[in-house]
Amino acid sequence: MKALNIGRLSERAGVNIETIRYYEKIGLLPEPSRTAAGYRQYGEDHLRRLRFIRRGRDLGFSIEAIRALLRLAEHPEQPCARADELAVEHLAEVESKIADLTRLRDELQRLVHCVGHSVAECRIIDTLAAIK
Amino acid sequence: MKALNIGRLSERAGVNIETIRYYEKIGLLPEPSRTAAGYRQYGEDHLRRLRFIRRGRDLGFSIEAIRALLRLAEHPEQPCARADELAVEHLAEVESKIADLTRLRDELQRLVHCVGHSVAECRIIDTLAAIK
DNA sequence: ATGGAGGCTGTAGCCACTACAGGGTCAAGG
DNA sequence: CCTTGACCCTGTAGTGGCTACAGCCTCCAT
Repeated sequence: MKALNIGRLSERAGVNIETIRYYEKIGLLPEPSRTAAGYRQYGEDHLRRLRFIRRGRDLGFSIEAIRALLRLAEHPEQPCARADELAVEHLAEVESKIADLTRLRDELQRLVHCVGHSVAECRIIDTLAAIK
Repeated sequence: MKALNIGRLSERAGVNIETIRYYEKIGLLPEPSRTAAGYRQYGEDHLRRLRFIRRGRDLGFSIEAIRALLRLAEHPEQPCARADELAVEHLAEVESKIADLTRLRDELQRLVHCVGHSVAECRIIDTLAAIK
């Protein structure tokens, strides 16, 4: 079980090197030990934690939500109602974003494929200008 | 046709005062004339332009896309193919965002409503940890 | 004369990274 | 032993599109 340097960790977790250092700076990933030359040395626990973070981000959780979920994950004996709460909250946000974007898409679809030939009779410009 | 100060323009266009000054700084809204005391004085042309910008933002266009659309709107004799192109591009982005979020929503829906009682058996934490 | 609403500039903060600049370190090949 | 190139380090600044001050000045009604 040899230690991973940051490049190797980056590959194995699917997270950018710069992003790993950023997570360390904001206290999401604990500071690893260092070699004599100052290179970061990661273990399996770091890899697991970083993958947890990446999956959370893939699911669109904010950094702060992930921070809370990590705290929960560290206390397996506690009730998990809070995790459910965080997920439900996030789901609601995602659903509301979908609704917003769907309305947007409908408007854009009505707009697109302008039949005019010059800007003077362009439906898109017209809609934005809404001179009336 | 009296001049508008920034507060009045803000109300009439539905755009924040700070945002108006920001648009001026980035060159989206032209610098207005000033009173002796240095107060900004806007006219109808500013109001029209700012509303155009706001509608574009409401439709989710980026500042740069709006900059391009404004340039088009200023040249009504030119062909409007470029406006259509910008709208089609943007529509595609919106559609792809909807698709992403829909996948996300499905995943979250599967996740949510954790049946366990403690974190140790929590489906949410489990999925993120994905220890397998 | 005064008080409160509104205006001004300039800077810093938000989120979650990303992209350098300018250096140091390591391992393999010549 | 030396060089080359891949990798690592720190620190800072930039992204988009605002938003939020701090610390001033000005206008108008009472």
